[in-house]
Formats: sequence, structure tokens, C-alpha cells
Amino acid sequence: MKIDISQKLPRDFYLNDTLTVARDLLGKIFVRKTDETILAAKIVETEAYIGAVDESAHSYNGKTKRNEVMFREGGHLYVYFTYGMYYCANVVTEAEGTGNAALLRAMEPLEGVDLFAQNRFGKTELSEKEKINLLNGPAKICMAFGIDKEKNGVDLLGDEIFILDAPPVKKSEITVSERIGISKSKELPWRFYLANSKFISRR
DNA sequence: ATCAAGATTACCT
DNA sequence: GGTAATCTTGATA
Repeated sequence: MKIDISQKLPRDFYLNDTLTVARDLLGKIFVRKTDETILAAKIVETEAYIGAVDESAHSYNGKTKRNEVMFREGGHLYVYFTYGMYYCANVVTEAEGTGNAALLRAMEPLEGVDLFAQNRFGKTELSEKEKINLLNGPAKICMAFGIDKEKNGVDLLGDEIFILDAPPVKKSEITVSERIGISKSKELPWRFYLANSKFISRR
């Protein structure tokens, strides 16, 4: 696959309404580039977190040292540590100070599968089940891409981690549901995924 | 100062 | 289906 950085999503994409950005991220290509390697995957599942009204958002009770990046201008990467062992990555949305983001929940591997496999399982010969399991969860994405607290706050308009545009996904291919793994504001239908993807975190 | 919860995953039966 | 692992954060039970 050719990585064409002229296709990088512009700042304006991230400044839109959070639910719109979360939905429109489906089908886009998440990329991490280093000197030696390119890792790329298609986003197939996201969730929106909106601080002002959403009790489950980290930003609900205002800015803290942990969630400071969520309050930056849209287009930054918010990485947090949870359960004592995992990282999860979000795309910050809307204007500076709003405290909103879209959680990256699942992706389909495109480029750099051997490195994804090495980072996740310590080997490159994978079973069919392991291939499906490379990126089908928020913490798995961070393991496979090698994303940790060092990447918290990275600007997605930079050259290391960014998202490439792709043709819009048909509305009929998108399923909307309640979010996963939260205990508050469960009823909000803010999870978006590609209904026909094999790489969704949970059915 | 203390402590419960946590935007999860892997492995068990 | 169920639960252990593991530790930072932030509210103060």
C-alpha cells in the first residue's frame, strides 16, 4: 500500500462535532511512521466521549493532569493508561477547551502486519484467530502500534502519527450502538462500527 | 493519607 | 459464561 501524506486529514476534519468525527473516522487510515517502518490500519470502530454531558468521559469533571490533552484543539492524540497495564488512544475533537474525543476501538491491519504481530504476540506466524485479534480492541491497538504515554499529546497533523483520508463509508454500512465497558451514561448511542467488518472488538 | 474504580485483556471452565 | 492481573488517578466512601 502506498502512503500518500497529501491525503492526511486536515485540522478542520477534527474540529467538527464529535459524533460526526467519530462516525467519519470509520474507513480512514491510521498511520504510524518511524525511520524504518510504516504501520497502517483501517479504522472500523470508534466511540465518542463528550465531556460536558457525558458522565463516562474522563473530562466530565473538568481538566486534570491526566486528561489535559482532551482539552486541546482537535487533531491531537489523547493516550491514557488503565487497569494498571493497558493504554488506549483517542482522537481529540472540536475546539480547544471543549474536552471531547473519539476513542479508537478497532482497526483492520493494512501495512506492517509482521510488526503488529511481533508487538502483540512476539512472533510473526499467526493462526487465523490471531490475525483477527491484532487490532480488535482499544488496548490491542496501542500494543500493536507501540503507542504509550510518550505519544500522549502528539499532533495528528505531524509526521509520525496521522490519519489519511479515504472515501466516505456508506451510511448503510455503519451500525450505531451503546458504548462498551463503561458504567455511567451507558444509554448514549455513541459507538460506531462497520457492520460487515471481521475486526470489530465485540458483537 | 487512603482507597475504590477503571473507555481492558487473556485465560479459565 | 467468569475472573485475575496490575497500578495510576482523583475524590475523599
